[in-house]
Amino acid sequence: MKNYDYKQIEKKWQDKWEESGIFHAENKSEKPGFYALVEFPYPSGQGLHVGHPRSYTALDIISRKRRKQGYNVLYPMGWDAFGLPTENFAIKNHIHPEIVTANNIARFKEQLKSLGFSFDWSREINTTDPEYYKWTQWIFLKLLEKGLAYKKEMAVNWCTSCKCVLANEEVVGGVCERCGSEVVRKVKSQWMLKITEYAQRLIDDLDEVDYIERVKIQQKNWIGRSTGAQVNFNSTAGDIITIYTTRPDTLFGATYMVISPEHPLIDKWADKLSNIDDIMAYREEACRKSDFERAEVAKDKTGVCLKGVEAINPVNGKQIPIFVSDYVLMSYGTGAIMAVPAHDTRDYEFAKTFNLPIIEVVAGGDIEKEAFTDCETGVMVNSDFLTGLSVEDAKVKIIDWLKEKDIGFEKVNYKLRDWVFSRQRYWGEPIPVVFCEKCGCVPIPESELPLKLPMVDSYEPTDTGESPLAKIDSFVNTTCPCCGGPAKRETDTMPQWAGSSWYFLRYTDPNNSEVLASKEALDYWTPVNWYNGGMEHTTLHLLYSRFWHKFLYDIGVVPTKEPYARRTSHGMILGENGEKMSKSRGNVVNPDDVVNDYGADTMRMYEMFIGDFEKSAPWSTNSIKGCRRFIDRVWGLQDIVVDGDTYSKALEKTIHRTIKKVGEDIEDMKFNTAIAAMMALINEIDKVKSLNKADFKALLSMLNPFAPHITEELWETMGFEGFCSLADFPTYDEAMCKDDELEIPVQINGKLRSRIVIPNGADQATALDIAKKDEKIAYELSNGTVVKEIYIPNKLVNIVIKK
RNA sequence: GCGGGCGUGGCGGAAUUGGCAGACGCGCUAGACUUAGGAUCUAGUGUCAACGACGUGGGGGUUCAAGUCCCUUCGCCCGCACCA
Repeated sequence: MKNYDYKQIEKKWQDKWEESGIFHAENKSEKPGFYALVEFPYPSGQGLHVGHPRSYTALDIISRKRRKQGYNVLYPMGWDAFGLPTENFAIKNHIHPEIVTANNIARFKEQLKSLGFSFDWSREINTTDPEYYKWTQWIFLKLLEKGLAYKKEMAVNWCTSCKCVLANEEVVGGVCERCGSEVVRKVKSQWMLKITEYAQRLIDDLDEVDYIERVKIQQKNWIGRSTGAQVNFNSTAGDIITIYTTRPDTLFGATYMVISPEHPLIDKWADKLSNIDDIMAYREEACRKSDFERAEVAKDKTGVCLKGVEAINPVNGKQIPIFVSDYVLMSYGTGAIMAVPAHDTRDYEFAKTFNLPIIEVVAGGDIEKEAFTDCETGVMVNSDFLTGLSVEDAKVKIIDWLKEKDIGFEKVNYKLRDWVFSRQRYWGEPIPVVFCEKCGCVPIPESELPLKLPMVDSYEPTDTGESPLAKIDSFVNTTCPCCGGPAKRETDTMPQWAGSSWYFLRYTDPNNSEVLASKEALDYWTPVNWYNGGMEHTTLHLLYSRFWHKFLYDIGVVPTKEPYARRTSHGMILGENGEKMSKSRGNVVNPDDVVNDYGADTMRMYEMFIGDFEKSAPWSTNSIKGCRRFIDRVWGLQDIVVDGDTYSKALEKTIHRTIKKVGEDIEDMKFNTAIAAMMALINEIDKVKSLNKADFKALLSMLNPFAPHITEELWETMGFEGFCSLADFPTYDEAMCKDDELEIPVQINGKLRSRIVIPNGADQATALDIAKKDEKIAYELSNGTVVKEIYIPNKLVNIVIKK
């Protein structure tokens, strides 16, 4: 036996796979297609994280198994390469982001290749490649054409020190993530995408896809659908105030009203309000606060009562005061609420603070102590024609009443907001529109795509918060495609989420220059059969890409409503100390070191053996050794192999059972128990000390998806034909998975007293007969009378006796 | 506060979904081979007052039978955060 020289072996097979192109997917094939997808990485300067291979190995195992089962498999890889870290690195080190990106990609690619993934590298894509982002821009133009992209003045996070717009994720604890300075709100004109238009379909179509439940739940919560009513309140000023409520049944309990500080009626009523200065001061204070601060001071309710205008409750004509308070948001509902302190916790707190009346309209709680918000058990009181009804019935009746009087109607609201699509940054896709003095905002013609990022030396953020592109005159100044007159280009770029919202479509036809992917390719490959990724992308990437896909479906570009048929999620790999891996904690494990010290096969085995795939798990250097020992033992088996075309008698049952277990566990992503089963098989082989070629062949083939290099090498050594990677996944015979005889426990009164051997499938009479002949059981039975006899076929016998 | 999840040996984790708790691996103990062992092999390894009893965060319940179902309670992790 040669030494197990994993470095030489792994390099050898990686080269062979590349030369032979056996992992290339065919766009036309007699075989059924299978499209496996993992989230493509952001090629950061740190290189690959040990977390990346967890997901990649899992779907590599599934892809490799599918190939062995006769599928034409597409398992692609690419680079989500636009983004801030690269840009910041470029600024700091005076290297162009394009070069930084190219370097990072080269490193990532080398690392991924060293792990032996069966990616189809011929379909590699890169979101920063103009031939790729041409189509990202094209999709934007289509969204614009259909009215789903629009510009809006809105408040953004502004770092006073960096003089730069920050994404919400970059604001930590109310201050700038990078410099720690104060972050304020600043109103800027931003591109928005109308994802809200798709809110209902994004909920409904979850029924059609196979996503793990927590992903569905998280998406639904994020979209946040609620059913209620929109109601018009008259005011003493004569203006209508429109409110949204999920509890129209409590209308009789509305004792005051609250509008958001930004509400336009305040400006309209300025003359009528005697305390307008106080109100304006309150508004200014609220505007100055970041979202974070507004949420932070949630405990203490603040506000100002409007002096001079009151609202009129439509159900009883009572005049009620109007307050302005920052707990009402302009961005949700109508920016105004009716306050029912008896039945809403926030209103209750506010009413207590400002000493406002609290009227109970749903009986069942104790409103002296707290708001009663239960909708299930309460009965309506103090509510005229609603009194006596259940909450549910009252809702129906009041909505009918509102409709009849033409002052309100049933209304559905969503928490989901439109997607802020502008970034004032250099390293992103330029938004392909120009602004003409005559024609206004004009999209550039499709024939001019891609609109390339200009190559420049300086891309530092500007003092004004405009995109770095704004400083580049040669880029900004252009002519209007409409009238030919002078025009200025949009200088904002797209967010990183843009390129990743449709990348899976491009893999099906990555070099197409006519369309984003051909109809044939999309028909054959989409939807993605199996998509695995992180939970952290559930509400951003996953939702955004579903939205884009639905839009592309609507305009006839893609053939399916949903992009991904199945979505699974992996847990995080933590540092050895159980904390999240990070440089500052000093617990980062470099995958290169692991591959170097133990080999790619061991690394892959360990990442799959580490624990439940869906849960997070701490890294353990000691446990890696266990996987390496397993690999070494597999290597050692070549010495004891003897000829034999069928499974050896001593092992055949274990082999059938292991094939079954491994195959099923892969489908359920229970990789840890699949590996445990193969370890158990090896323990068995060691025990019987014999192995023939057929046994070994089956073991190698089922182990191949996990540890592809060593299995290819042994496959060749043993003289088996072709690539192990393409050899059939072994099949099992259900009948051979069963034993002729089984040992089952016998309990007396639920306590284990003995074990007996019964024929497989024995009936109750047989099993009990054997049990009663057992010495220990016979002794127990002699001490009492039998009350009940239970036999679970092939599982256990339990005899209940009375002493 | 709301939503989701978790709690099993010294550690990572198994348990056919109500049927022998602790598979598999790590670690540990003893032995073998060794100049050597952080290599390899063999045996052992939940706890205890040990032919038995106890044991899946705590308490209660349903059942012939509970890690698994129900009630209650404690603790931890993740996401969202005044969404009317």
